[in-house]
Amino acid sequence: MPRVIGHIDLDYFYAQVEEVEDPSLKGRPLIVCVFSRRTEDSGVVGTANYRARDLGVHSGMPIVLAKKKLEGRDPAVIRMDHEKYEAVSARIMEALERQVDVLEPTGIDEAFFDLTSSTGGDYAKGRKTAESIKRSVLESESLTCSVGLGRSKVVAKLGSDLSKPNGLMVILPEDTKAFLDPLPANKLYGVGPKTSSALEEMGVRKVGELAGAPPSELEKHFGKKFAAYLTAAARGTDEDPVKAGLGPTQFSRIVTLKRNTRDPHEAFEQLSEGIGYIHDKLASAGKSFRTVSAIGILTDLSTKTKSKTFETPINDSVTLNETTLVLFQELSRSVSKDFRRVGVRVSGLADVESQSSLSDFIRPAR
DNA sequence: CCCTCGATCAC
DNA sequence: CCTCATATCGAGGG
Repeated sequence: MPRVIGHIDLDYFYAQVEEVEDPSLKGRPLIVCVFSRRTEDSGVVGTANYRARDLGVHSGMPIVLAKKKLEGRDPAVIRMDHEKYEAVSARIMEALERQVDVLEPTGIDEAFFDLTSSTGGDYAKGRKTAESIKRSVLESESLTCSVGLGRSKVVAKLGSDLSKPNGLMVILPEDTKAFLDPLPANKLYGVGPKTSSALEEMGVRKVGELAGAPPSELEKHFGKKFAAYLTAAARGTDEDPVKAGLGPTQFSRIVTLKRNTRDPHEAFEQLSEGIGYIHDKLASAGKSFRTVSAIGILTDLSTKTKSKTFETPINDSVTLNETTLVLFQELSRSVSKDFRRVGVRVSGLADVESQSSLSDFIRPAR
C-alpha cells in the first residue's frame, strides 16, 4: 500500500505573523529584517509578504536593495523577533501532533507528517484531514498555510511548494510520474544551486530526465548515496520515513562583527553574548555537550572552523568560554584574511540527566 | 571507529 | 551587498 505523506508550510511565516498582530500592515508591502548592525541598514530580508514579493523582493535580499525596490510604496519594515515566531510555531506544532500519525518538524514553519495508518492509504480521507488541518491553523492562529499530499516526502513537499499560498495539492500515487516528469530538476528537495548546475552540465534539466539518467553517470558526479537519492526522488519512490521530532543535536550562534578583524579577543568579546545564549539553550534543554566549534566567516565569505571534543560531556559555562577563546586563538593563526562574522557551536549533545542516572551503571545485556 | 573540517542544502 | 541555524555527507587523518 502506498503511503500517505504530507508536508505543511506556513505561508510567508514571519511576515504573516506580523500581519496577524497588526492587521493594518496587510495592505502594505512588508519586510521582516535581520539587521546586522554593521551600518544603519546592513542586513537582509528574512521574509517578505506577497505585496513586497510582487515588487521583486525576496528573502536573503540585502535590506538596502529591498528598500530601493519598495521606494514610494509605503513599505513596512520590521525587525525580526525570533522568540515571537518560535512561540506561534510551538503552538501550531503541538496542535498538529494531535491530528496526524507522525509529525516531523523540519523548521520553524514547516513539517512533514504521515497519515498512512489513520487513512488506511485512502487519499480521499487524507484530503479531508489536510483540509481540517488548514482550518484549524486558520481558526487558532489566523494563519494560512499550504499543504501537499503524496506518496513520498519529496512529492508532498513539491505539493505544498507549488500550491502556495493558502494551497492544498494532492498528488495521487498513480499520478506521480505525470506530475514529476515535466518539473525542473532544481525544484526537488535537496537539489540546490550546486547540484543543479552539475546536472545541467550533464544535460539534465527536467525531473523526468533525472529519473531516467544512468546511475553510473550520477554516481560519478555525486557519489553512490546521493545518486541513489536523486533517482528515487525523481521517481517519487524515496522511502525516507517521517520521523517523530527528535530533539536538536547541536546549537550554534553566529554574529556579524562591527568591523573586520582577526584578533581572537575582539572576536570572542563580540561573541560573548552569543555564548551566553548557547549556554541558556543548553540549560533549558537539559543538555550537555562534548564538542565546541569556533566558526569564522572571512571577508571573502569563506568559512573556517576549529573544534575540540571532550572525553566526557561538559555543561559549565567557564569551560565553554575558555575553550571558545582558545579555539579562536588557533583559528586566527590559521587564516590569512580577517573575520567578517564569528560564531560558536556546541554539538554531541547528551542529556544532563543521563550522566549520573542508574542506566549508566547497568551494562546492557548482549 | 572516532575526530576534524569543508561543502551543500534550505531556512 | 552578503543573516542565521541545523542536518548531513564525504574526505582525510588517526
